[in-house]
Amino acid sequence: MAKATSVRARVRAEMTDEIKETARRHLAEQGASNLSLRAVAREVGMVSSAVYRYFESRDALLTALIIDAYDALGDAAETADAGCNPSDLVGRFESVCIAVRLWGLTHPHEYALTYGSPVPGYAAPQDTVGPALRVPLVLGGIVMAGARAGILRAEAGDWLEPRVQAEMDRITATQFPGVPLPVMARGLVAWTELFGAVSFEVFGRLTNVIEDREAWFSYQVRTLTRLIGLRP
Amino acid sequence: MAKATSVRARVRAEMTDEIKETARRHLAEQGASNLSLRAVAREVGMVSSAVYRYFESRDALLTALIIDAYDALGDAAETADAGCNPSDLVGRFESVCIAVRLWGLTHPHEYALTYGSPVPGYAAPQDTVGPALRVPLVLGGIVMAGARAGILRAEAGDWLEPRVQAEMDRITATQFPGVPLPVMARGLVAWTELFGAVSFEVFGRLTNVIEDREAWFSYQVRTLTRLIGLRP
DNA sequence: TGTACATCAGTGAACGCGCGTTCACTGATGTAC
DNA sequence: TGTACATCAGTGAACGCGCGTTCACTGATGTAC
Repeated sequence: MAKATSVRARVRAEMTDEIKETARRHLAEQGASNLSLRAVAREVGMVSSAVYRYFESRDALLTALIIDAYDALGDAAETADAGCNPSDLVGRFESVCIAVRLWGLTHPHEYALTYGSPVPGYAAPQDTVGPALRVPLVLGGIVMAGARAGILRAEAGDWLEPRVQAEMDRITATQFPGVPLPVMARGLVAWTELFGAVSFEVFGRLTNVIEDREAWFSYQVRTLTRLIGLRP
Repeated sequence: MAKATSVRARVRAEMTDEIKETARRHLAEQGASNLSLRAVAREVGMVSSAVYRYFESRDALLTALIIDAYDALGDAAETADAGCNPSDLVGRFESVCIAVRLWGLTHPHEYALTYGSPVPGYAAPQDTVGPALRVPLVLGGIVMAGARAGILRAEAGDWLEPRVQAEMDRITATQFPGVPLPVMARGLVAWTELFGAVSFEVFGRLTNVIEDREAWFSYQVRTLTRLIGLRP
């Protein structure tokens, strides 16, 4: 019976979630490369071998956590973007930046999983590619809207080296059609700075440097909106 | 006899170096949190307990590696800076950026130790603070020189929120006297972008995004020199 | 509706492994007189 | 210069621990007729 099957399926999904949630908590204490399947099993209240009914191996569990992290961050960014007036480009850009930072600060270990140093001996499978693209796509969407509205355009002093121009050409053609190449380049620099800033803060690089992190972050975001050309 | 003592001391120093070098190699394969004292000892050809004659604990060895990494990166930056005509500020800034990137690419795991996600369960002791400051001091030195030469100054549209202004005031007062506050702020953004860019490249974030990394990096550096105000 | 069978979650023991750290020790190298 | 003593590097065994993964198994839940 379909209903009966789905009961079992639902229990299974719940159990899978519980394992992942416990693993996420362990991540915070042990770090990714020390994530222990046995310890997770112990806390969930199973014998270690039972976890293999849900995840093929320790690496499979880690992969699931990484994908979830990308998706959670992607959700945060998309939600922030969607909550704005679509034509308020500065507001959208700022909201997304703030959402990324907030998510990073509240989920530092999951953030490390996605934007930190790679887990040694672990090769990210293809499944992570899509989720990893969500934040860049949100940011790129804003830039694309700006280009369409005629706000973001190439400017007088703009010049791109041919090799860089070729790169931007490829990127805009496949992902962000209609964005002028110099605008695309500036957008990518902003993307780099944004994650540089969040990483600095989440990973503790600002200790003894900046005290008022929030004010400093919003200064940076303002600088980025200017750099891109969203603000005079 | 002084000479005799120094023979023992020299052997000791060599042995210490050999342990560190082996540990560095292991870092590349296992990552920091899986660095194994026993494995290092095995490869050096000692029994594991012998390592304790050289390092008090596994964490002490890790700390030594972190300090060495900061110092190596600091050396690279300082050497690059010193090789330039002191009045060629753009040249100095570019050289330092290139040196940082090159060191990161050739020492990815040591770079991760310093600018990657923190090693879980490991608290960096005070000894790392000084070495960690070397690169920022080099970059700040260039900005300071630009300010002294009157090239880098506050501009018409510059405005800093009071809280950010207070932060910049504290930083310039203690480390970079004479640098106008908006210039300091732009310098810190450039610092953030620089390490964001190097981290993206070293940690594999540019896979499927940018192919010609070198050209892209030099575009970014050019953008940063403009952002700071070193270039029209 | 009842029954025989298949699927599936979870058990518990085991394999074979590696880890950091402590400790009493040996034997070589350096030091003081 | 020679000798007694102190320092030091390195040994080897042990403690107590944790790990990922496999495997034959039990018993409950779902499926097909």
